[in-house]
Amino acid sequence: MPSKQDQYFSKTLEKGLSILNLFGRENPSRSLTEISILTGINKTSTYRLVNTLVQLGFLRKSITDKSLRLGPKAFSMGHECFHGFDIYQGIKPIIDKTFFEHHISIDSALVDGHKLISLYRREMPNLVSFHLPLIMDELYARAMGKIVLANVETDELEHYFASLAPRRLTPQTLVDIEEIRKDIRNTRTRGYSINNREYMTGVISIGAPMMNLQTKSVVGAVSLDFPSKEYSLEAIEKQYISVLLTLATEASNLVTTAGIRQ
Amino acid sequence: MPSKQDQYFSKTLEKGLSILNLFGRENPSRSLTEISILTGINKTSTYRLVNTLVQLGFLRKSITDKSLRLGPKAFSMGHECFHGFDIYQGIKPIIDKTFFEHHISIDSALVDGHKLISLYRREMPNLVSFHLPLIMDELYARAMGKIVLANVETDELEHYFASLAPRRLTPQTLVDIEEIRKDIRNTRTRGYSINNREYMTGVISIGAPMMNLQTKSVVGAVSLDFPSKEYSLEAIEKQYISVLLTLATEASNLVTTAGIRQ
DNA sequence: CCAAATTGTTACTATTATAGTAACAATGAT
DNA sequence: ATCATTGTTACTATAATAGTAACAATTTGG
Repeated sequence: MPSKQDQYFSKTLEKGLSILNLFGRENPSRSLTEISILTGINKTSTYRLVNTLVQLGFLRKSITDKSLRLGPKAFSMGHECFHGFDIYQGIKPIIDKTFFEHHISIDSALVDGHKLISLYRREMPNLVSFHLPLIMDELYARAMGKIVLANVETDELEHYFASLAPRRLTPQTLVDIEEIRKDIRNTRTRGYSINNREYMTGVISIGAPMMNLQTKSVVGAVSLDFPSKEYSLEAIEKQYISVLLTLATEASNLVTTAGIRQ
Repeated sequence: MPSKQDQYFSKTLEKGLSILNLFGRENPSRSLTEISILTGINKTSTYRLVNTLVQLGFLRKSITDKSLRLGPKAFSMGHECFHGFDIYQGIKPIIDKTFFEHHISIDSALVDGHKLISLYRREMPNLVSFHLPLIMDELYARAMGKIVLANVETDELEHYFASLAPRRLTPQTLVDIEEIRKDIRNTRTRGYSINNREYMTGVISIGAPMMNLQTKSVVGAVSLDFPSKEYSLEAIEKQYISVLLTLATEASNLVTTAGIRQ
């Protein structure tokens, strides 16, 4: 947790970016007061920052109702930030290779606080194509989330459980905190995680961590996803654990070299 | 050109974003002094802003050589800014429809200064699949670029020519400034642009503008791309101009409603 | 259609954050 | 080992921002 109070931290920039961060696929349009309330920035400052973003082309303002939307600059910067992210570029060939070799659906994500940011994904046509959100909250219900939780520090994990309110996403989802704790413990000793239709009906996944091997910390995860109609968990564990672990090792090397830290 | 000197403009935010903008696919890594020089911000301020971006996760700093790269936060914000851009979401169905109706390759882009930002693209398998850059410089050699140039203000066009150094991309590329000027004039009277294998060997394109019909300004362009082996320019002009112009009209309506301005 | 409520914009300072200089530390090159 | 370069910290004048409050423009509800 970095101290953000020092002299060499720009609060203005932080506020400006927090405003830009309010926009996305789910929230394409917002009003000034809405932004002011959500960010906790007073109205005049919000006005100044929004005005700046509008002038720079990151936002645009409707002439009729003054509502704000993303501008062309945000679009191009967004594209650059996405495709210029070296981990994304690095994981692509690794996942593609495994995908073409084994013909299985593969997913990858990076840790960001108590969330996972979806990195790169390849899907087989046999899998129910589920439109995954970019940022995933339900760590407890997903293979990638579980293996991350199994590898974080104890107090970090407690901190996670403290604010956890599990939702039942499928009949198999674990919603009892004690059950989740037990599953995380098992996951830790097992070395890989199992999601047996707990996130989506009909999908079984196994996950392994992307570790920074220098700092010995989890920075993300990879998972293999299977349709439960075609694969049993036993068959998956028999056949694909080595594939998963090899993939995780390659991914770990990548993030270690790149110096991604929690 | 908005006055950026007023009280309701945050210079700090502008600087911070200009730093983030220095990173992308072409420039994944930069040093502090490099950033300071490129942005024209003095070293201490650069340090403060970079430090802020690092603490927020938009950049990350190599422990060994202190070089800076995009961080996970930039990646996720990038994704949101890209997919949350309503013009992108809006142009998709328009282009898809034309694509499925006529079975031709279609491209679209937005103007950003003297560059085009690639918006959305559909490609037929018969076209040499060329990996287009997101941001296109060579306006003079592409159908979308030409039609944009043909529609900008005179002094804006002069400003463009002033800093133009055309590169010969194919044997057909126009590299003589006077020839390019003439072509732009012809394009203006014609109403659509023609790129006859000037950007890529074997590809003929025609382009039409995306106009903000309220402000009467170009905000982007659409193009249809054909393999020259299968289509002659004459055949294209006979058969596809109406398709192109219909598409351009729909796209213009979209950006006008959305209020995209130059 | 008007009054009330909400939302956006501007004016005006006190305060504080930032710019800039300069010195210093750390790293890399010769 | 010395010099050059790059990154970091200290310090303060100045300029930029936060915040209050008033006002204007919309929107909403009766």
